[in-house]
Amino acid sequence: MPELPEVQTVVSQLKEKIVGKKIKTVWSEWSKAVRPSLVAFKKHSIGARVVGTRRMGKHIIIDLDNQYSLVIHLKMTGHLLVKTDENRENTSFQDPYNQYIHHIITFMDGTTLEFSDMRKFGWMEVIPTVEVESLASIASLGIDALSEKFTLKLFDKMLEKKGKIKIGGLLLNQEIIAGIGNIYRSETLFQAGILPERIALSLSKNERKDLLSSIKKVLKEALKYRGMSDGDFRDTNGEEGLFQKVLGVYGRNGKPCPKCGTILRRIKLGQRSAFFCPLCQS
DNA sequence: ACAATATCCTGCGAGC
DNA sequence: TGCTCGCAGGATATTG
Repeated sequence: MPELPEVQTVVSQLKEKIVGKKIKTVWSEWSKAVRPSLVAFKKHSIGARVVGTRRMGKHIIIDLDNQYSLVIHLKMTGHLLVKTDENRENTSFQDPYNQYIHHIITFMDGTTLEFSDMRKFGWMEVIPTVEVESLASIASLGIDALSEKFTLKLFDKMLEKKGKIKIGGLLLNQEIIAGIGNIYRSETLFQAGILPERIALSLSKNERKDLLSSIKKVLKEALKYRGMSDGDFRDTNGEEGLFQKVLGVYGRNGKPCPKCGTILRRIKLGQRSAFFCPLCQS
């Protein structure tokens, strides 16, 4: 499930691999996920050159030299593979999770950007670059979890305004903090020693401070590992991230806490699972 | 106005 | 063996 570290990994790799390349063709077998339509997508992207890549929340933005941008959301099982004449036969691309290719953008030099997405929740959209920030799902984004402007003061302000809900729910809300998903909400709360069911407003000054620094720390650490690939995520080389090797609690219910050995537990928060240590977190 | 739930998808593992 | 069922989840739409 691509969250901030996974999406940032993809954006950084794309910057290295496709900037400067000119789009030759666009193919899709699942045009439902292509916005506003496959025809419009082709019209505004074919012939244009990639000038940059960036991340907004969990969105990937690929800026073109024709005043248009491609906006891609990987949702849960989406990932982008960049295949060149040199690496096309690499075994990593043979991974079963890399076989759900629904869209392919081909560049003039033969390089392909392939969008694999088992569950088909992901989408891609072409939009004038000046309108990217007004795209509904981007316009509504809260502060980026790794933004330098995300300070304790701002965190306090958020909690005052939106803090009536459980902290586990608040962390998932992209309109409040952008970039955290189900994995990192459990991990950051574990790092900070806070139970996911705590009402956000009830967090003490110290807990707020601990949670904020845990968010930054865990996300940056995950980024070093190219994200986490418990199931489906793959980077643009088709390779797994490695963060699951250092995970604390996510997906480990019934197993011992890495800090104290207590059996980790799982609860439903909304529709989603949240994992925690009943002893380390309070 | 806010918060909780249903929806989109597919593959996988559990249970019968 | 082969079926059904529940589960996984990001963000939007809908309901409460």
